[in-house]
Amino acid sequence: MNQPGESLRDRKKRRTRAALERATVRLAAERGYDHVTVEEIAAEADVSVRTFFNYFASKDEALIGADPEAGPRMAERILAAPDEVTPFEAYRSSVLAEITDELNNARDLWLLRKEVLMQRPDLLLRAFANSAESEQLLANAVGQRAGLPESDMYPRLLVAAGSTAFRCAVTRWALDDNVALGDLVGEALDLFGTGLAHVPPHHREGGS
Amino acid sequence: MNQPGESLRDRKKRRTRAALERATVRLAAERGYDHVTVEEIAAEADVSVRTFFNYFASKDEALIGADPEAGPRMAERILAAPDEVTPFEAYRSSVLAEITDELNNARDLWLLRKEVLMQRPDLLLRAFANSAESEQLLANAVGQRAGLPESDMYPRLLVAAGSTAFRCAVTRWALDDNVALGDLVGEALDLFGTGLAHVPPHHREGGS
DNA sequence: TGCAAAGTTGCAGAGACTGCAAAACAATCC
DNA sequence: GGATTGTTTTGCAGTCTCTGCAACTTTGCA
Repeated sequence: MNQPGESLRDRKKRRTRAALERATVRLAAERGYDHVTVEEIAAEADVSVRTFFNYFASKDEALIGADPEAGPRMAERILAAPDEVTPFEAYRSSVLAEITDELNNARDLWLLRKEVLMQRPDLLLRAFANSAESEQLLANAVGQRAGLPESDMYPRLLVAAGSTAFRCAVTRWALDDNVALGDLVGEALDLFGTGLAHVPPHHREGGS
Repeated sequence: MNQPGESLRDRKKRRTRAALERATVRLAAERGYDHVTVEEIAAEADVSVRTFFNYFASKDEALIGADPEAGPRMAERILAAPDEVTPFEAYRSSVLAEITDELNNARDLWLLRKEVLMQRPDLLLRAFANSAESEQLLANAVGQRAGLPESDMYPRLLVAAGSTAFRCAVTRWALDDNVALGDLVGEALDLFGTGLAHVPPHHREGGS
C-alpha cells in the first residue's frame, strides 16, 4: 500500500498539522493570541504539546501556518519557468500561484487570521521572523536564473520584496472587506517592479 | 543643575543602555548568540536581569540595539524635508542619515555584529520582528507627505522596503570587507526606487 | 507475523519574559 | 541640609515557550 499520492502516514501528518494550525487560529481569534497557550492548542488538536513543537518551531509560526514545502515549491516553479521570462516575472508568478492556492484551500482560515491581525498587527511581522531559510532558498533560485554571483543583492532584494509585498497586502486587506488579497499582493509586487521613486497615481474609489 | 542637554539621570540611562547593548554584542560574538544568557549579559553590564528587560523588550532587540528614538527621529526628518522633495527621496535620505550617524557612533559594534551575523544570518530577520510600531509611525509620516489615504499601500511598502534594503545590505556586507555598509543601503534603496522588474546591470568588480 | 522506520509522548529542565512591590536614587522645594 | 516627590533599579515569584532525550506506539513492508 504505497499509492503514489499519499500513504496513511502522510495523510495523518497532514491532518495533524492542519488541526494544529486551525486550532491555533481559531483559539487566537476567539480569545486573543496571547491568552492562548500552546498547551490549550495541543489539547484542542488532540495531541501532546511536544507534538505541537514537532510540527511548528514556534507558536507564531503555527498562527500563520507556514508550509515548509512552500519554499521549495516556489523555488522549483521559478527554475521551471520558460527561458524568456524575466526573473522578476518568474518570481512574481510563483508567489501569486502559491497565494492563490493557499487562499483556495484555506480561505476560512485567513478570515480568522484577519480577526487576529486586526487586534495585533505586529504578529504578522513576527511570523516572518523564522523564514530566513526559505528566503535563502528562493534567493538562490532567483540568482541562478538571473545568472548573478552570490554577492549580488538583487536576488535577496527581490525575494524580500515578495514577503514584504505579502505582508503589506495582508495589512491593507485587514482594513476592509472590499478587496481580494490576491489582487493586493499582485498590486504590491507590481509597485516593486516599477519602482517606488514616484508615488503611484491614485486608484479609483469603489473598485470596478 | 538642569542643563539643557542632559541630566545626570539621562546620562546614566544612556550609559546603561549602551553597556547592555555592548555586552550583548560582545558576548554573542565571543561565544555564540545562544550560548549567552540574559543573566550573563546583565552581569557583564553590572545591572540586574530585570533592568535588562526595562531597556530591551527581548534579547534579539539588544543584539541590534534598536534605538527607540530612531523611529520618531526619522519620521520628523521626513516631515521636515522641503516641499519639492519627493516622499521617496525624503524617506531615502532620512534612512541614510540615520545609518550614517549610527555607523559613525558605533562602527566597532557593527563589526562585532557582523561576526555574529556571519554565524547566524537568521538573527537579522528576527531582530526586525518587533519594529511594527516604528514601521507604522514612518508609514504615517510618508503617507502624510504623499497625501495618501491610510488605505493606500504605498507608504507601508516604501517603509518596509527601507528595512528590507537595510537587511539585505547588511547580509551582503557580512560577506566581505570591501564595501561600505552605508553605500550598500543606498544602492539597495535605489533599486527599490527604480524598480526590480529588470535585473540591474552588473557592478564592476573591484570597485573604484 | 515480525522487523525497521517514523511518529508520538512524557518528563525534566533551561531560559526568556512579566507584574508587583520594596528599596535606592536623583531632582526639587523649603 | 532635610523633607518631598518622581524615577529607576532590583528581587522574587511565576508563567510560558521551547529543547533533548528515551520510552512507547503506529505504520510500512517482507
